[in-house]
Amino acid sequence: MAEAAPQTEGNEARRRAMLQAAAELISERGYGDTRIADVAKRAGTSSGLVIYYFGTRDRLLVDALRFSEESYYDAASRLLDEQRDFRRRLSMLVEWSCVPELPGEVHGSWGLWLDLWSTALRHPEVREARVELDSRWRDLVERIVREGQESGDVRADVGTRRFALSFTVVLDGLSTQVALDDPEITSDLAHDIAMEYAEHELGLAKGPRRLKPRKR
Amino acid sequence: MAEAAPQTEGNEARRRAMLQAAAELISERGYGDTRIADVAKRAGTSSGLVIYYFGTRDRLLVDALRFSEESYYDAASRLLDEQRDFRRRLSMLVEWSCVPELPGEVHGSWGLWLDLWSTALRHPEVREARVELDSRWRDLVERIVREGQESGDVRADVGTRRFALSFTVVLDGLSTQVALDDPEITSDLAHDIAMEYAEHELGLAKGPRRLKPRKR
DNA sequence: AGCGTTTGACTGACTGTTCAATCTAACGAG
DNA sequence: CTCGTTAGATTGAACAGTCAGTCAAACGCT
Repeated sequence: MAEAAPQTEGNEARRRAMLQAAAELISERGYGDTRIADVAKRAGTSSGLVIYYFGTRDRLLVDALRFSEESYYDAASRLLDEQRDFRRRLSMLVEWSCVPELPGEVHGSWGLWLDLWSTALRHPEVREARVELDSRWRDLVERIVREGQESGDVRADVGTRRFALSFTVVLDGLSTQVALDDPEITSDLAHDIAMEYAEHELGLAKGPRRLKPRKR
Repeated sequence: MAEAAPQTEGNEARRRAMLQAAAELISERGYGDTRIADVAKRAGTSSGLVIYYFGTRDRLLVDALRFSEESYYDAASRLLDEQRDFRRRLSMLVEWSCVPELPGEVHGSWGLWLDLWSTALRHPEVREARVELDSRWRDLVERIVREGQESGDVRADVGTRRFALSFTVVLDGLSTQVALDDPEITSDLAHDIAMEYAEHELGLAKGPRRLKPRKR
């Protein structure tokens, strides 16, 4: 079997190109319908080389899922740091869940989540990666809330972890519906539901539903 | 191509057997990894006949998903009718979402939902079926709430549709985590989150978290 | 030369679908 | 009642396409 291999620096770029290509293809066609040859073509190499790098199709795809989600959190984390206003921060979290496309992130990471979930159901490797990724996502939310408490925006008696858990769950549910383009759960409604939930749970003063005017 | 075919009554039994087998296999192995030959073997027929009945693998699997979800709602609807107490009814809804296995339902319909979602992302047929199924599920929840208003358990000013939408979204998110066996979102926690949400939104008197003692 | 990297042709296994042949049961004419 | 006819149901094998993974040869650094 082809042993996973290279460590030089030029190779790292090629590796990333393959992961990027794989992530894109998974989100376009789904995990099961992503072929090695397609990944190779989009990354501008040969399928033999893809196997040379990753050893097996499953490992390639699993790594691609991880790569994509990681770049998502990195981008999210960076953008949050640029904004100190608590309400605005909260709105950002909601926005990302209910309207796709985060700058710097892999294109169309929406389908990726749903695919990640159904794949995790059967692949232990993916299951563990998902748990880890989700925990990191919750940490991020928790951190924001805790900083909200420090700045006095959030009631001090809120259990931050518990809130992070339930809030991310709500966001999961909403984003699923939005991703599946459900006719009843529009992007706007999803935003409202999430913000109302947070306002109630955190004891926030009720504010405008959206900071920027609705796109129409 | 093989045109979908038979109309006699004895055939209906065989048809159901194939759908049942397919649904089981999808939930075990996933949509993409379910082979016609396997479905045929489990249903006790030949793969040729499966194609004879459904014309194509995709149609078979799509029909199987629909079949499974329909039997789920039928069972749910029946069980709800046997129970008139509002709080108990609510608890049943939550229980079904956070702990699998509904009597009379296809085994392990959990994986099916996640697979349904990721498949719906790419297959228009499945997407429409999902929308329809979800709408039916929300109708069920809405009906329960409206009856709760009539019996005086639920505040009269609650928007029933809006609640049905947001509540089912919460249940979706919770059931996803439970299905994926997330270490932080235990079945008990999921139950608490859902009930608290409902209590607040519906203006219910706070009650015991669970009616039956926790399984340990 | 020597090494890691890269290629792309190739293989071997798998699987959806087709198809000709067989079986079953209902039916109607004699 | 019986037997040939027929239409639908069922089978099993063959077909044709697809793809993950292998391999021997070529490449291009150092």
